[in-house]
Amino acid sequence: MMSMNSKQPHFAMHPSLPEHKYTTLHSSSEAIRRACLQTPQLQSNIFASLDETLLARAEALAAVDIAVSQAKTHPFKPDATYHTMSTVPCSSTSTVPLAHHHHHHHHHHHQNLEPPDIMDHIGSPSLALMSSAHDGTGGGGGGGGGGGGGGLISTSSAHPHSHMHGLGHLSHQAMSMNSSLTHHGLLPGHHGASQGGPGLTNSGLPSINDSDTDPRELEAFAERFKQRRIKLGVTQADVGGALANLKIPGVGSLSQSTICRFESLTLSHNNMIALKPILQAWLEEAEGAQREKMSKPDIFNGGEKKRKRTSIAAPEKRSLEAYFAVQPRPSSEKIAAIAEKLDLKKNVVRVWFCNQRQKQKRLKFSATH
DNA sequence: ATGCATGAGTC
DNA sequence: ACTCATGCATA
Repeated sequence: MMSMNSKQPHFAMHPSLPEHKYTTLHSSSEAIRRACLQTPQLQSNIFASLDETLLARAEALAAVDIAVSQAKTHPFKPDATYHTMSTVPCSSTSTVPLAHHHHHHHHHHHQNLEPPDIMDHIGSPSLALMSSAHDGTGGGGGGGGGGGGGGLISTSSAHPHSHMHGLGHLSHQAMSMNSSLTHHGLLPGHHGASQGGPGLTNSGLPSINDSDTDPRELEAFAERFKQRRIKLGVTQADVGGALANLKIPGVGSLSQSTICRFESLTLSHNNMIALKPILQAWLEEAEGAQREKMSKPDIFNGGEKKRKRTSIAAPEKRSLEAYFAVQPRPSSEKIAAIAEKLDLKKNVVRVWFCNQRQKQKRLKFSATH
């Protein structure tokens, strides 16, 4: 059995990505990232000895790209502030449908090794020695100067966002990442996978058998789900909203994003497992309803949503990627320093790193398959 | 389809 | 302050 990666671009509605210009660097940094991923041990080593080398290289790559991109465009500030909307009629209360079982999962907070000065070098073009003289423009996105604030911190949630999610927070990190092991080094033909966490020996909830945790099963289901959903003529957003109509205890609505991520398997393994039964229930319900009549009470939202999304400019993003390559978990101080160099808000940088880490963890089944 | 963000629950 | 599940806004 090989890995069947059947991804059908059903929704190919992306006009033209303006980021195409930076594609070059993208691949480079991604390569670095992957390398780090596959060899976590190596990371420690490079810190101990040649962190500077790697950083220099990463930065050099970034520098090259920056030179190119900056020559073209870069008129604005990378920092877009935002306001928060007004009232959001969030109607959904929930309690987790899938039990949070708790085990003694000892975490591994063991990375407090901070390389002396990551950013120290990054800010300066001291790495021009690597290639020819390509520094010039920008050396590191750190060019921008100004403004910002840098000071304001975060702790405060300036966003009165009453955001109750429809679905309770499923299993949370209760099962931590033992899931990755579940399908990591196991035999290709071995499904059952002993589930340490995701298996959830649910104390009260139904379903969830070993087979449900099988990545292949999930992948197959996601595929079927999408297919049948389309057949029903329902959009991802519709599904999300309709979920609330199922009246499943603790299950409210979900967003288009989540449905999309489920279908494209870009959720964590645990998340996939948690959502599967719910979506499966909806699918059956929807098909049954259509068969007889199709009188689906639509869920409408008349709403007011007005939140601005921060957009980190390409140069800054590249620098962040360079930092991430050497130290995916910078200390608070490091983050603050990076934020200042890039003229971004500390919180923005912190969140960026968090999201980056999450991305890495997302199991794209294609990777483990 | 994805990037940036919030928040609950933990450590 | 981090992880994880999710979401709004947007390319």
